[in-house]
Amino acid sequence: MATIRDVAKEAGVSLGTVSRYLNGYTLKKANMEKIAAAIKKLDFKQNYLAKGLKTKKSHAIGVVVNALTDIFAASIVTSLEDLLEKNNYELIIADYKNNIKLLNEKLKFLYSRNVDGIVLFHVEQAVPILKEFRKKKIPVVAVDTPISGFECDTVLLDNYHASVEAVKSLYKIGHRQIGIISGGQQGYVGSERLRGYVAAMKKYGVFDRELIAGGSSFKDASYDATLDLLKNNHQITALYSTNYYMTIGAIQAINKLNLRIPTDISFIGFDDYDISTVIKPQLTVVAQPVAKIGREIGKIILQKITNPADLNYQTKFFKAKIVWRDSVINKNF
Amino acid sequence: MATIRDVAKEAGVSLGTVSRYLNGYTLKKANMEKIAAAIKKLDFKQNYLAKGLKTKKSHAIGVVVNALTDIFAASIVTSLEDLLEKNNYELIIADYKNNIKLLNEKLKFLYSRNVDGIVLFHVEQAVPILKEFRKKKIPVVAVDTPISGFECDTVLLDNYHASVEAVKSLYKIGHRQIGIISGGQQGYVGSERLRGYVAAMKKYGVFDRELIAGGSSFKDASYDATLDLLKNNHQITALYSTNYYMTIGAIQAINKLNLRIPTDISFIGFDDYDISTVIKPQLTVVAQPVAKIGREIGKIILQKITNPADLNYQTKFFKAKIVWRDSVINKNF
DNA sequence: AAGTAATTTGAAAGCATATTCAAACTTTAA
DNA sequence: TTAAAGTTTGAATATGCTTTCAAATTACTT
Repeated sequence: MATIRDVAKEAGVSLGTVSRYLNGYTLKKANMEKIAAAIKKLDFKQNYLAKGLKTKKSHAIGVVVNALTDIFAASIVTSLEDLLEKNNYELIIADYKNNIKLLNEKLKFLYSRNVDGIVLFHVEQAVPILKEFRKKKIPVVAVDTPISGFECDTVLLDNYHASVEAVKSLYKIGHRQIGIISGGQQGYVGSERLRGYVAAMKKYGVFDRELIAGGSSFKDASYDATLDLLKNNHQITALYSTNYYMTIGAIQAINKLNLRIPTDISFIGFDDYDISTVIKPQLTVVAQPVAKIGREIGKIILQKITNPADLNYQTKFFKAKIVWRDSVINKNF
Repeated sequence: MATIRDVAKEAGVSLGTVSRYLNGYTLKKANMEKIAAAIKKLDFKQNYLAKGLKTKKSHAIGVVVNALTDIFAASIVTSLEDLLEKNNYELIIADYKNNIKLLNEKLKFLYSRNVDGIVLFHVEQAVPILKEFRKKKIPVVAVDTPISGFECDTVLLDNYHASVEAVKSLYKIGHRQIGIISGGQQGYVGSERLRGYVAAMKKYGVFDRELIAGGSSFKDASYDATLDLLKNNHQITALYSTNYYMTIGAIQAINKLNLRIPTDISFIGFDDYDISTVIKPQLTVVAQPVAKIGREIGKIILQKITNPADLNYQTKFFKAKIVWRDSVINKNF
């Protein structure tokens, strides 16, 4: 393997000049060309281990997800990886399996591996190790959920208005008894989506506490909640379920009850992945701009890495969009 | 940050002794204890950058997937990550987006980052950079598909027998006209699954070329193929689709044709993820033991890293299992 | 053409670790 | 008690890169 020493010799310049070339300092055109040629000829690759040892930077970004199999996280990381790798950052994946204790361990691991930045999916509460990252000025970006007890850049969906839009759309086409399968109050995402729903329902004067079900954002809880809700509220004409996995549970319950969508009940789901087009009828859903979100995360973290003194933490919101398919009926006709 | 120098001083031993301690050499019990205490007291963490510079090992494993959002890859990587991290290896993710050209680039990137091993999902053909990995004795494990033109450890599903079992089960309960939505002959997985189907159908004397459809393993192709097949072969009583995304397409087509499962047609899918329990009726599928597969990959790569001289490449097969639900009808009753 | 500004040089130090070696020290076995 | 075997020591060298510095060279201005 060629080193910068070899490159310097080949190009006929000094070692320091090559280093400055590699790190983007200005130098004479002639020298730049000679160095570029030498690098090509020798097939020189920077040794990131050596560089990192010196600079204390690893050129690696830790990405910590609640679950690798979570399609939401996976689809965001897909576009994030793209951008980061183009900027010569590698992406180290850690999966904390929705377990807060494991989260701290995984972060410690990443800390010991000198990551230059952290992307944290879906974390409600600060964990101790985050302070160490802050001390070392390693940027942290929170995704999907703001971290309570830790200030950092944050990328969120505008969950409140996503729900408002969903309710508004249903109301406009004649629905009044709109049920919600909610993730509950304890989580940020769940409570925001619920808040938007409540606000919109109240605004239209159709709010009724009995129409709210759920309490956890997983499939099984959603199944139970949907079963309960629909058994006891035969007047419900439309159901709004508030994330992908809850949609799965809700649909299972609707199937169990032998209700037909949209004849017996209209349905609007959240997140647009596999199931929305495979069940019959295809599902109308509230969709998140995951590719955009991934790119934004990348931009932020890159910007903060190059400018670690910037203590100005921002929260960026993205708008959801409704994708219309066949699970919602227009009651005005 | 404490260095091994600090640890040595604190423990009252020489620097070399600490290094030997950290690398698992034998030393006096008394010294081990003193060093352990010092490490704890100073909260010492090895610097992997420095260690890597010296040893030319990064303690990182590159994982190259066709798509991060591919639930099959994601669920395997979930258990792989667990095992590797416990052994102090980090996992660098690269997503080649089903693009062979990009694959070579991503591998080059990982090569330049000194990964100690590579896990390659779903690659049919060798790419040039693999030779460099071989030269440096960096182990490569192929998953899901053997790499033609490159010898390495390989972890596969026994696709042939998975199909044989599927057909056998259907035959036993009275099905004779069993259609298949196949990924086609060009890919390994697809052709193996097809081969098993053909062998079994012939064995039972019910083979008919007309019952075979498909040619690519993606959703849309499967949709088209299923539509064609079912339009022209009304006698088909059961359909076997041969991966998760093809199952999605096939179900969409069945819905489009307004056929009911299992009354009009029985259905057996492949891979057991979200959709199998969300559509009505729930799907009977051929399921892969993904957690086991992930662990096996980890074991192999760890073993090969510790013993790079071992040129004995093995192929390990896993058995699929049928998960019975409600999409298949017993015609004997 | 002279003066100023910009770039390059060569050498050296440093980053945290691993490994080597002969010499010194301990432990074990006879 | 002694010899043999096993550990540890301290110092040195190496890994590939960045950064520093005064001195030297080269490039622009007027």
